[in-house]
Amino acid sequence: MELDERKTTILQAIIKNYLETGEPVGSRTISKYTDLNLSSATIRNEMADLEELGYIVQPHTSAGRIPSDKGYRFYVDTMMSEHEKEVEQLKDVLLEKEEKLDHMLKQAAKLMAVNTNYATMVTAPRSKRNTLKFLQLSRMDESHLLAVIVIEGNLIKNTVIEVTESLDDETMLKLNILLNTHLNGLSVEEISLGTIASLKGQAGMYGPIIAEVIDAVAETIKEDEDLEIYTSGTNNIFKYPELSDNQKASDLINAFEEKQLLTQLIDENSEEGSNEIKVYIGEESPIQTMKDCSIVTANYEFGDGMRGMIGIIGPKRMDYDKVVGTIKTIKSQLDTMYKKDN
Amino acid sequence: MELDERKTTILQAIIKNYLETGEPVGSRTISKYTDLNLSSATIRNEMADLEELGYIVQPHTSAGRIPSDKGYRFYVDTMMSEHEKEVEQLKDVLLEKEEKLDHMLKQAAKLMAVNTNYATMVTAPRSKRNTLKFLQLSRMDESHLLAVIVIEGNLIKNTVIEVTESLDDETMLKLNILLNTHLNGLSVEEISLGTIASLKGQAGMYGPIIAEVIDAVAETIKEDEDLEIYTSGTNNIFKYPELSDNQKASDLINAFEEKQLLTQLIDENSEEGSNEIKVYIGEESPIQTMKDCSIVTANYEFGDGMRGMIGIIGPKRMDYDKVVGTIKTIKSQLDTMYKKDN
DNA sequence: GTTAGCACTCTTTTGAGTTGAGTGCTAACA
DNA sequence: TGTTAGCACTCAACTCAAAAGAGTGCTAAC
Repeated sequence: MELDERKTTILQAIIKNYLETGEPVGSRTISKYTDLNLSSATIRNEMADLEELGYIVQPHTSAGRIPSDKGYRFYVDTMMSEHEKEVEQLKDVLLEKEEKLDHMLKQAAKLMAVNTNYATMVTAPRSKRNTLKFLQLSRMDESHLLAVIVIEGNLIKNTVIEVTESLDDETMLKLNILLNTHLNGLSVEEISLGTIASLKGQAGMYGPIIAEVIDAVAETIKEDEDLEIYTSGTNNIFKYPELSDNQKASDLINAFEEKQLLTQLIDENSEEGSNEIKVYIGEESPIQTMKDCSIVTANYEFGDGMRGMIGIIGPKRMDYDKVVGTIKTIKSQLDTMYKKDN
Repeated sequence: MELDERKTTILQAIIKNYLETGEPVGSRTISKYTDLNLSSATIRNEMADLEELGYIVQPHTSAGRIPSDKGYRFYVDTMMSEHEKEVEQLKDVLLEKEEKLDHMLKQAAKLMAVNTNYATMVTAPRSKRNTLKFLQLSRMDESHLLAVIVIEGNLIKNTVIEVTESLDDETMLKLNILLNTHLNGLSVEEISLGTIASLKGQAGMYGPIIAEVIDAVAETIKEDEDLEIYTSGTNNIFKYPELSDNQKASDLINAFEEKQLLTQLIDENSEEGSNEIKVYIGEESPIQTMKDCSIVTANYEFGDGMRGMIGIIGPKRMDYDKVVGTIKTIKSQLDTMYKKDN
């Protein structure tokens, strides 16, 4: 038995209706809802077939049908993309203000949440290859030096270093030249103990300062590696009764707060098939606590091999069209952003 | 009628019991619970008095009593401070690692959440008087300058500025001297249009760069003013049935995510009576959506007139002793932190 | 192939009855 | 005068059965 056109229409109608109401859909509803002009009895026959095929399930014998994961999957794969229209509005909002990256990503997460009424996440872009691009040591006041560390991809960090005595301009210059000539372009793996020892030797009495700077560099690069994640719309979870019973809601909120859990999603997503939009339905989700949810994710590129992820998490009956549209828009905005931002 | 000693004891017993169980407390329970050796009937009489005095209320005629806001208030004001013991453990954890400020505050919020099982918040320290302490312009690569801006209190921001042509070392030096001599120590209000015009004039063809730098300075100072807030333990809300019905939980989670709402708390708290620990019970809360909660807050000093806030939000029947103890500990840790951190 | 109709199933709602915790009040006691 | 025992009363919470309602599967007829 295969899915003929009529079955497809009915399946589509069931899913659409269920997306709207969240209630199991009965045969009579479909009989009136579609323009097939079939009686509820006929629909019942078809629904029995669809159930046998695994596209829909019955929560209990005398209830209507709801889509199974397979049903959603079919819907997502074949029936989507209608209303990419209202998404247009999003485009400008993000561009409106050239914010700091930090703010921009927060903004992106929020924008998606407001637009879709689901929970959303955005990870900061990060690069596989973290090398030192630029390093500057300056005198801030008598007893403090400021080390500015720029990582490939323009991630910038500052560290304040305490010194016991003030350094003169010439020393500062020498230290800067020393550091830059030896360290530029190196990744944390490439900065060997040998390099460090040699640098310290050349710095003479300023060896301890050099050591501190190098520590800071290592820490900065490492820090970049443990990921920043921005989330928004967490409390949208409460809008969907099937997610808002206490245990589930608590688990979900927890996953969003303990952002660590979300990294499973990122790992899953960062490697292959990198440029497409992925849809995880129910049990397909890499995150166990989200098996009652659907997750839509995409990667964005930020130039220089930097990439981040955006994702929307909602109930299985989420509005896939809209979510995919939103993700697409935000993705393309972020994709083009770095060109004007670096 | 006044609160005599016996009434106080009974009130204390009622509150203690209610804190533990979360259920209304009956006269028989108290009769057995305390060592007063009074029958439940006597207790009932006293409880009727306490209710008349407004310290306890009855959810409905045939239920036990629960503390009113006034009752909690009395409890907090008079009966607290017993077990500051177990709090000791916290002290070391924070000191364990000298993290970046950012990480440290996150850590502080989390620590409090884990320790108390309530929701917590920590704001980044900020200063009333935001003046420019140090400004450095450096050449990052051919087409990009890096401006490092240090605000009084060692808040550091970086901005990348795009330039069409590479600048030579001498120009860089001149610009740096120009900027520092004219801007150092000024607040954003003090940098007048006159100052800016004069600077631009002196910079000649590099006027546009100066303008961009000044913009960045203004933005940095302003950005410092819209506050960063770290939260943790949000999902602890679900542990307290009286807060975890859908509407309340949703509102609370929302308040924590839309950190903006929390600023009401900060405004309330930043001005006067600055150095004490404040306890808001129920309706006393400055945040409307938290009127079913209690909030405990304190300010911490970060040197240079910088100050931030820490707070714990939980059900009205929170363990006030423990919460106040935890807040005290974290506060004192943060108070002493800046000395070794700047 | 489609439909009407009916018996059947199962959830949800409703309401009555029961239980149990707790109170207020009164009368008696010390 | 303060304390207590006892009793009638209240009310939320629980249980249980009945009724309602939504929806199905199946059969027979069109």
